[in-house]
Parts: sequence; structure tokens; C-alpha cells
Amino acid sequence: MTKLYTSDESSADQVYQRLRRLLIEGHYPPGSRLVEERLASDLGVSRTPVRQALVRAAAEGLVQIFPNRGAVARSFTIDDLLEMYDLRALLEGHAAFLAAQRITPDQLARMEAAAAALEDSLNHTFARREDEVHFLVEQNAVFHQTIAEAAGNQRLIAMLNQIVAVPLQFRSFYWYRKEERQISNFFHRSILNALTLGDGDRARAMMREHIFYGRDVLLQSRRAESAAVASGEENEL
Amino acid sequence: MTKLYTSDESSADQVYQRLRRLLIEGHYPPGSRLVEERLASDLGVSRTPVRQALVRAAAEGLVQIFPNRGAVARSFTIDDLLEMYDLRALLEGHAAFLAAQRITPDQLARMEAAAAALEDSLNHTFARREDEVHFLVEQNAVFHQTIAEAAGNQRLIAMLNQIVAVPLQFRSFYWYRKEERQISNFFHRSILNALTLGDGDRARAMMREHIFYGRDVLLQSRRAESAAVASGEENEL
DNA sequence: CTCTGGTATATTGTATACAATCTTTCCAAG
DNA sequence: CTTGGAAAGATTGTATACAATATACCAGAG
Repeated sequence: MTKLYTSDESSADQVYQRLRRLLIEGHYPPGSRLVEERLASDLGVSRTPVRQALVRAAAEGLVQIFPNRGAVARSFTIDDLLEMYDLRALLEGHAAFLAAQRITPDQLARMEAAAAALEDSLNHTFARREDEVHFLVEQNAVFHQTIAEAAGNQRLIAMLNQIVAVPLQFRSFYWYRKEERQISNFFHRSILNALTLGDGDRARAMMREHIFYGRDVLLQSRRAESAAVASGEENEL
Repeated sequence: MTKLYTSDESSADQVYQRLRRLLIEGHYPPGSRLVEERLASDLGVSRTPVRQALVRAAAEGLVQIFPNRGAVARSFTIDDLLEMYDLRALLEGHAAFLAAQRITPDQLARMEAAAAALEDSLNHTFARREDEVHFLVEQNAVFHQTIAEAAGNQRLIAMLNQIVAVPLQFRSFYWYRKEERQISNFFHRSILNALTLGDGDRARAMMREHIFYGRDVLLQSRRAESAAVASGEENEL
């Protein structure tokens, strides 16, 4: 996948990549302060590149910067999540529509492989649950990113990368139960089918449903959890 | 309009705002190198805040940063423009759809006023053509931003701000001929009408047409111009 | 006991210095 | 005349120092 708007290709861009990773994977949990000097020593560099990475992460929405008061790992309210899923459905649906007319056999094969891997994994057992989630997220990313790539709109790719950059902590909910994974797999097959036939409308419709289904699973498990934590609960994820 | 992802609210954020303005208004034309020290002295600050502004502008797509080789004001190919208009139609169409269900009388009044101002301006003469373009761009922005605001999705607003941040030099083409302005005004009325009636589907359809029409006008005048410049022409805008 | 004000501390914001890297120039060899 | 390559110059990348600002803590008045 070509990278258009990445400001760098190497070196101090790594600081940004590492920070991003740390944020997405849940170190520095949502709401926690990101003191520059601490990040700097954590990452083994000075404050200067850290600052740039923070500015960039803020532009992407991963952190919030308050003037003279520093950066905070972004926390998400339920409304935020709803907004993001709404846009994801719009953008990925559009990507699927566009992809139907331009996707190459090679790209279809890649998606096919990812879909198959996700199906097979239902019968595998992983050493650690962590490994399993990692694998699932990975294969799922291949599936979705290939569609974005096939859509052939660089800006669209950039926007999707932004909106999907939500702390994984939330996305792992998807993969909790077997039944939901089966349904997700079914959607993957429907989408693949529509793309193979070049049916853009159907590809878009299935993609939208797929994403809304994911949203509902997430919100449901979220609600269940916050109910378990009992009352006095914030609306924050 | 609430600002969600602006990393600052003041001070050195001004450097960014000023840089952004310079870029959009065509100083530092597309393709020109943005040497940090020069920008710093132009803006009366040191390289440090300039660098941050550049990183941010790069995240927004206004400049490209090449590692160890500095920043360049982004130039746009025709394909880039097509991609952007495609996304604009998607996002603004969606915004119009959402707005139809939530727009307030106050917001409708604001749009109404902007539409009327654009219509009246057809019979006015301005001191300088520059003033006219500025006025038209302004009123048009009010119209479109109010819809985004009424849609009530912060991320959507942020994305639209990004995608509309194209050097004005291109957008001024819109306003060249009287006939085209009349048609634009007609679209504004149609959209307003649909929003007033709460008809989201129609609002979306009209918005999409409105944007595609603008795209076509731009591309046409662009083609005319590059033909005039004669052969040996780049595909760059 | 609470509130106000002021000082100390922590942290951010900016400038500057220096190191790393790229670009240009110029000269010599082919 | 072209090509290779080394040195000089320009510019970016990073670290550090200091100034500006916010926060925490404590004392004293009410």
C-alpha cells in the first residue's frame, strides 16, 4: 500500500510509529497524561522528536493537546465510537463499491487467503489468547486494507487509516465469541463474492452491514461490562 | 463550530494557522520548497515552532515532508483533484443526509442568508475582483460548514476541513462565469429546500450533484488553461 | 474549617547549538 | 567533453538550555 501523507519514511518517524503503537496497544491508557520528558526517556530520545510525534498524533486524533498543559491519550465516549463507525461504514462501503470495478486477481487472492485464515483459526488453539487476538486483527487488517488499496484512492486510504487507528483494546471485543466470528466470516465471504462478480452495490451493502454488526457487538459487550462494574460509571470507554 | 482535533487553541498554534493560510492563499506556490529557516524568519519565530507546524500541515496533506530533504508545498495532479472531489461528494452528501434530520431553525436561517448573499452578489460590483472572490468563498464556506455542523459528527467535520483545505487558487475558478454561479445558486436552493422538508435523500443527491458540478467546472477551466499554455505541459495543477 | 494568596515545583514552549545528511561545485582523470 | 568523486555549502534532525505557564502545596485570615 503506497503511503501518501506519511510525512517521513524513516528515522524520527520511528518515534511516531512507536508512540502510535504504544497508544493503540493500550500502554498509556486513554485519559492518561503524556508528559514529554517521560515519553522521551521511555523511547530513549530527547523531547524534540517526541513533541513532533505528539503533534502528529494529535492531528490524527490519537491524543489531545491542551495548550501549556500537555498531551493526553485520547479517551473515547460511546458517542465518539458511534461517530467513527458511522464514518467507517460510509468510507469502507464506498471503498468496496469502487473496488468492485478495479480489483485485481492478485488482490482477490490475498483477500481470499485472509478470509480462509480467519475461518481456519476457529478450529485452532493458540498458545496465548493474546497471540490469537493478534493474529485475528492482523488477518482482518489484510482483508480490509486490500479493499482500500483496490479502491485506488489515496486520500481514502489515508482517511481509513486514521479512523481505524482506535485503541485495539476496544476492537478485541469483536473476537470474543465463536458465533460472532462466524458471522463476521460470513460477511467476508459475501463481500468477496460481490467483488468477484464486480457487483459494487452489493459489495457496499455487505460491507456496511459488516461494519455495523461489528459496532453492535462492541457496544453490547461494552454495555455488559459497564453494567458489571456496577453503577457510578462514566460514559467513557 | 466546535474544534475537536485542533491540537492547540492559541499561541504557537498561530504559526500553524498562518502557515496554512499562506499555503492556501498561494504564497509558497505548489511544488516550492519550504525551507525552515526562511519560514522562521518570514514568521518571526525560530525553527522549532515552524517544524511543528510543518509536521501538522503534512498530516493534513498540505505539504509533503521528505526525510532529510525538507518540506514542499503539496502540488496536485488532476487525479488528486478527482480523488478529493469524489470524497467530498461522499462526505458532504452524507453530511447533508444527516443534517436533514437534525438541523435547527437557526442553522437554516444562517444558510438562507448565505445563499441570499451569493445571489445578490450577482448584481453587485466589487472594487477589486479579489474582494469579490473572497466574499464568495466566504459565504460559500458558511453554507457548507453549517451543514457539516448540523450533521453533528465531529469527526466528519474534521475530515471535511481537511479535504476542503485545497489551495484557493483552484477553487476560484468556480466563480468565473455568471452562468455557473447561477447554477450553483440553484443547487443551494435545492439543498436548502430538501433540508427544510427534512428530506435527507434529496439533500444528499443535490449536494452530490452540486459538488460534481463544481468539479467539472474546475476541470474544464483547468483544461482550457493548460491548452492555452500550449504543449509540453505537465499534468500538474 | 474553608477560602485566599503566594511561593515552590513540575511541565510546556521556544530558541539555539551542534551533529547528520543532502546538494552543489569544482577539478582531475579518462 | 564527459564522468567520478571529494570538498564546501546548505539544510535538516536532535539535544539542550532557558523562559513562560500551569499546578500543588502551605500559611494565614476570616
